[in-house]
Amino acid sequence: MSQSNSHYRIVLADDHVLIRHGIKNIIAKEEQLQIVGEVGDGEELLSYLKNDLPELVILDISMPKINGVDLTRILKKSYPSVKILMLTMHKNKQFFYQAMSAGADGYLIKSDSDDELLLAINKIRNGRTYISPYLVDDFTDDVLKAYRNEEVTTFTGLTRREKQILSMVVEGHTSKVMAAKLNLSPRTIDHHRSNLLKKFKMKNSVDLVNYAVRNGYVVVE
Amino acid sequence: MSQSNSHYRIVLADDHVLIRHGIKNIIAKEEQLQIVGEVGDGEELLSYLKNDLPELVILDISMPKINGVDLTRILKKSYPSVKILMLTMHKNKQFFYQAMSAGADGYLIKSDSDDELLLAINKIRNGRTYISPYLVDDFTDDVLKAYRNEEVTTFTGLTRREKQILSMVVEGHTSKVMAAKLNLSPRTIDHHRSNLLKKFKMKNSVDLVNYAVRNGYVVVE
DNA sequence: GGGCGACTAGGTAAATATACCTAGTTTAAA
DNA sequence: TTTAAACTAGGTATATTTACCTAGTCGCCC
Repeated sequence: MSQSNSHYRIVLADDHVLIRHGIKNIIAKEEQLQIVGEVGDGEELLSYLKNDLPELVILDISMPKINGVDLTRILKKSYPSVKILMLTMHKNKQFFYQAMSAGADGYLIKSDSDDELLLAINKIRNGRTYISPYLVDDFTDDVLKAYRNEEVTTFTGLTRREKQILSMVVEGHTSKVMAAKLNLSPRTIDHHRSNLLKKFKMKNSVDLVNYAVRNGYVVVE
Repeated sequence: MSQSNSHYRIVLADDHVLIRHGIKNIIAKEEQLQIVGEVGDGEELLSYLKNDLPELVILDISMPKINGVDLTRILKKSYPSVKILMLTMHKNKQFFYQAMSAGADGYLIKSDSDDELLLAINKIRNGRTYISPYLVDDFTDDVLKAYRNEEVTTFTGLTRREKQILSMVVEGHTSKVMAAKLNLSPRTIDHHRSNLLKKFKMKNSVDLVNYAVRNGYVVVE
């Protein structure tokens, strides 16, 4: 057991004050846990950490300025000792895999209960990894499939150019406009768009955009 | 002053347990306020109200099964005495106008503070209307413009068919597929799509979908 | 230095979407 | 009952997207 008797120091990062305070109240009921800081976006979090290192950061995945996944990557590089519990509204796998491969120590969905939140914190405190019950089944299924060498539907297999063009498609640009912006032939853009459709097994741009946004390939706002 | 000395009875409707409990904790600190019920979706709310009528319902605008705006409309028809405080993450005007014209008594954004939540509840309790500080400026601007007979950008001017087709466009259907589903000519579908693009001043379907989703014309999930 | 994947871009076709038209029918409101 | 708006659907033309091709260049890794 790696728990000490002192307070477990936590920083809360979420852009919605009301939600932040709500969660704070839930955690405040536990004596051993202490919210030592609250921030509303990634930049605030980074500047907070320059002065004080907590043991855990609870991170909303969709925040302004820097999104939770990128933030996790930065944090794990600069402050490897700080644990990260990702908090999100999304029940889809892609966000989950992105967060975990960025280095998150836990993944909790806002539809989970208070008890689940405290369970998550305690599991991480004990050096383990927490996965929301909403996703744990999907996760084990995927792992088993991987063992059996079956194809796992979760992949990020997009090249740099494809990601770039995907985000421009999401913004509603035509191939012509994209070609002009990137100084490429419209045919090249078409080729990449075609590959995107093929990779995601989608039939048109609207579906592609929906899929990309819902599954976290592109972060909007 | 219409406040009585008894408790002000509130029901909380939000599909995220964690957020619900967080808000419950904030409200619990106020002696005169009492959370008498908690529900996770519109159907649960409707069945709750069959047995017990609170004075206020705090309603998340994006909920499964029935969205907050439609729910407001239903509630205001069946239980006109019940006040409604709409709670949302969205800072854009369109959701706001939709909620208010559906009959909401208040509109609070999750980025607002705890104090703001209590202010909202008290204002509604006193028979007044509450608008989040994030939107109150936009709102007064629009009202002033309307007084000056200037064009207000906010309009819902979509016909029933247009709304229907818009939501199918959002789902990524082609005109042909929509025509088959609705037993109409593809040309008719094209005509409606054209009108949608014109009304929203958009140039293609992806932009249309983005605009419609972001501004609340279509509720996804 | 051979191989591989990514990036580039062209050919050719077909499918879809968009832009303006006109015009008949239905529906609801004045 | 007249009027207006919504719904329907056709004509015609253009723009854009998507589906398969081939193929050259570049950089990286073994």
